[in-house]
Amino acid sequence: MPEAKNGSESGTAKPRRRQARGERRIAQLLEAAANVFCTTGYSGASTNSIAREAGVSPGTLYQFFPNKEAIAVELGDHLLTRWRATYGQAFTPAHLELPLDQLLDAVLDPLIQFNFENPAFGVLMHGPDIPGQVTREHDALHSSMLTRVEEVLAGYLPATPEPDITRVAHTVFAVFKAGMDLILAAEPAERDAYTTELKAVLFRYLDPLVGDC
Amino acid sequence: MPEAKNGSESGTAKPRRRQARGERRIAQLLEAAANVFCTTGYSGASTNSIAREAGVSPGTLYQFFPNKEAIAVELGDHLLTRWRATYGQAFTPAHLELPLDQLLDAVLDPLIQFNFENPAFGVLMHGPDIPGQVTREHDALHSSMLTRVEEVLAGYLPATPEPDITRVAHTVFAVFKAGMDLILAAEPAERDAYTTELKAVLFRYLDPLVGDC
Amino acid sequence: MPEAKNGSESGTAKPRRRQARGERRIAQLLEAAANVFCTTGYSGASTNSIAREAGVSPGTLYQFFPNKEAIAVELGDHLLTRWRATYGQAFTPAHLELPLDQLLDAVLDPLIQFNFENPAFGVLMHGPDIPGQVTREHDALHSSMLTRVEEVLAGYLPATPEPDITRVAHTVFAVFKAGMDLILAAEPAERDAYTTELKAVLFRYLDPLVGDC
Amino acid sequence: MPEAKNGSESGTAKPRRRQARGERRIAQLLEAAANVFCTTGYSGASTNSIAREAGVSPGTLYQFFPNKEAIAVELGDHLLTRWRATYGQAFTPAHLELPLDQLLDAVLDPLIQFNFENPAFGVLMHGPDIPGQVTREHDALHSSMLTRVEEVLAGYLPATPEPDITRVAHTVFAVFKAGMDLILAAEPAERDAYTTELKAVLFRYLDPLVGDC
DNA sequence: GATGAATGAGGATTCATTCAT
DNA sequence: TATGAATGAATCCTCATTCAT
Repeated sequence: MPEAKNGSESGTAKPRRRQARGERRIAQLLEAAANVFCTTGYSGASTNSIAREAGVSPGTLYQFFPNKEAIAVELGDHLLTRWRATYGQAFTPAHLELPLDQLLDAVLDPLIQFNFENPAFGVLMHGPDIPGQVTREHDALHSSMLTRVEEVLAGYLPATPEPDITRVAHTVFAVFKAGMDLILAAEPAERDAYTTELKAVLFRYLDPLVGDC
Repeated sequence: MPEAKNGSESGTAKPRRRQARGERRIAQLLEAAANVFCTTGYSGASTNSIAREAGVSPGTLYQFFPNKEAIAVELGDHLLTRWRATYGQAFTPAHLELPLDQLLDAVLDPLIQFNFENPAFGVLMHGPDIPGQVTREHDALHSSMLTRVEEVLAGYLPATPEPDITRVAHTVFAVFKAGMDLILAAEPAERDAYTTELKAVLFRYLDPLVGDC
Repeated sequence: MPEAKNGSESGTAKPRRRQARGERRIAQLLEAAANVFCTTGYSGASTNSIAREAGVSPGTLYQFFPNKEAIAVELGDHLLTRWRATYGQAFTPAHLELPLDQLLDAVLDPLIQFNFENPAFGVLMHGPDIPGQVTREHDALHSSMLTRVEEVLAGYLPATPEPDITRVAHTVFAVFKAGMDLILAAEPAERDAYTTELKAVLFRYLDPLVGDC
Repeated sequence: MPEAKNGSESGTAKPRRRQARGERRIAQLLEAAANVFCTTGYSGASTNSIAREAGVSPGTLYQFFPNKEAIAVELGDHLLTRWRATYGQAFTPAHLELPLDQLLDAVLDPLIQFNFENPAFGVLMHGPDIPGQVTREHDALHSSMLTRVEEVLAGYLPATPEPDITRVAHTVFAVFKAGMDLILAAEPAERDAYTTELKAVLFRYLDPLVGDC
């Protein structure tokens, strides 16, 4: 009985009975997808090219993902999980006690770092090509991150009413993505300067709101 | 630039006429392209669909544009020209005397207005899907606007050294595009609020730089 | 203006402006489809194979037909039209005065003949593989023919109430299709015998109903 | 035939057990196949979907059947066996003494009943999609049934010469399949009426042949 | 025996582009 | 010039079948 076998080798509650090989393939495919997404963008990425990049046949890809969108969704989940595992817990309630500039350092530095290590994160975090049309593959990452921003802001700006928090969060996140793109696109020598610039934008935007308390 | 090319090879009336028809066709095609780009995005737009939207055959489209990219480039030119014709001259050296908040109003209000009237502007103004890979179709608009931002900033912040101006211009423009997307995506009731937010971000970012003078 | 051009070269009221070449291609493709359907059945027929049989590229096929089903539907229409044009008018109200055996000869002989000349007719006339699931491609032909059978029967059996006519028509048509298959599948030497047999089945089935008058 | 092969190579208890498990698997797979064939038709059925329906892996399916066709063949055998076991022996030489209408009732009622209980029977009994091309998977059932019809007819119409018997048998069987489809496709309220109709067709067709004696 | 992974050719369909009329 | 026809490689995805564990 496969369940028993699976139950003995893993503590996760997932009902899928997958062999170790399969898990490896999935990781391999997601990595390939990340590469291809970064190289050609989501819409430019073909399932065949992802399979080729992973060194498997198209059929194999479809054994693990029902379609192209699912790959992006899963990759998004994966990156989000990795993000939380890697830098996520670095942010603690204690940070809310920090002055704004230090808070921004504490939040942004790991995030920028993570974006450098996982460029696909940026690709998936971006909204859809066509504004207004929410594609599921990007939305998960996007809204997860956005929610996080809202939570932090709500903690940091307790005096601000909810609707404003939402708007500020959207704005902050949009600015972050824009700045992040700039940093990624900048020549290495300029990166730190753009990082500083991004922090400046956000600091000056948020500082007056903090002062309201 | 087709105008220059054509202008140099014919000054007589008959070719002029033919050109007139051609210009109409081109305008028709560009309008169709603008619609399709807005609806489906650049990569989602097929040349056939643009031709269909314009009510002409694919062959006709290719009589005026060598390929899909050229349509985007030309549309970018077109929008830029229209932008300059419509609101461009509204900005005069006199504006540089205004306080920052009024300068931002003077610059941003028409630009936001124009983006609402020409949603394709936003589509083309955005950088390419794939960061780092500069596609010609978007670049023209992008770099034109960017240069303009640099000029204004250079005029407004005379004390700031050139490399910093460039960086600030990139930042300002990136933030503008991000904010513009937010405004366009927002529900009508929220648009003004997001507009205010965008102005706040830019004002607070730039204000200290002005104060340096 | 293409409409004028078209209007001068054809009297049909079809709004499609199609070049003569296109019409030829369509005929060619339909003929190819007929061949392939006969050879491999509807579900076994691939659009690529139809295009190949027609000697054109897959893209060409899709210029004229939006999908595989449309080919079958159009072929059905085509065959139905040809059937009516060829033998259809052979049946006149006068036939209703004939004794049953002669009526059957008058109706069946041309139909059998036509099925021999157009084997795809039989393929499309058959119901779908999966009983209960009506596929549009077969249904047009099927229901057209069925309606025709009903009309003839209603004229010939005026005493029979409507619901019975419907049931008898279904039965007659089903028997005809079954018998037709037998005739087509039979070795040449046996064909006439099976034709006789089919007529016998139908004659003996219907004769008592006629006698009721 | 797997039973023979297995039976000859092992008579001990342990292999017997293994075989018993195999038989269960086979039954399970055949039942799944029957379901899938009824739902999607033979050509629409994928081996993977059959395996899924049976709750086993594709590999397991191929441990018992060399290919898709073999599943249909085996299912045909199975159904034939079940048919004989269930209703088959209900027909005895004594029936040949009955008048035709009673004979038809005696033969058709169980057969129709069985088709209702085993819709896959009808799917497999039908000839191939492509007339003229005999596919092995359907042929077994088809020819078995046909032979049975021939035997009964030969017994019932002793005066009729062999070749005629064959032809009549083909005709009777074809008409039966057509009528059966009608019955299965009919709305429940109409089923009995179509059953009556089918019997009428066959009775009137055969009655004169009986009278010849 | 059972599983799930792997295959790769083939399916329908699209699309940027070129060609003949 | 304008049209619609033509292309063929590429797209996403499926499937019968085989393989490794």
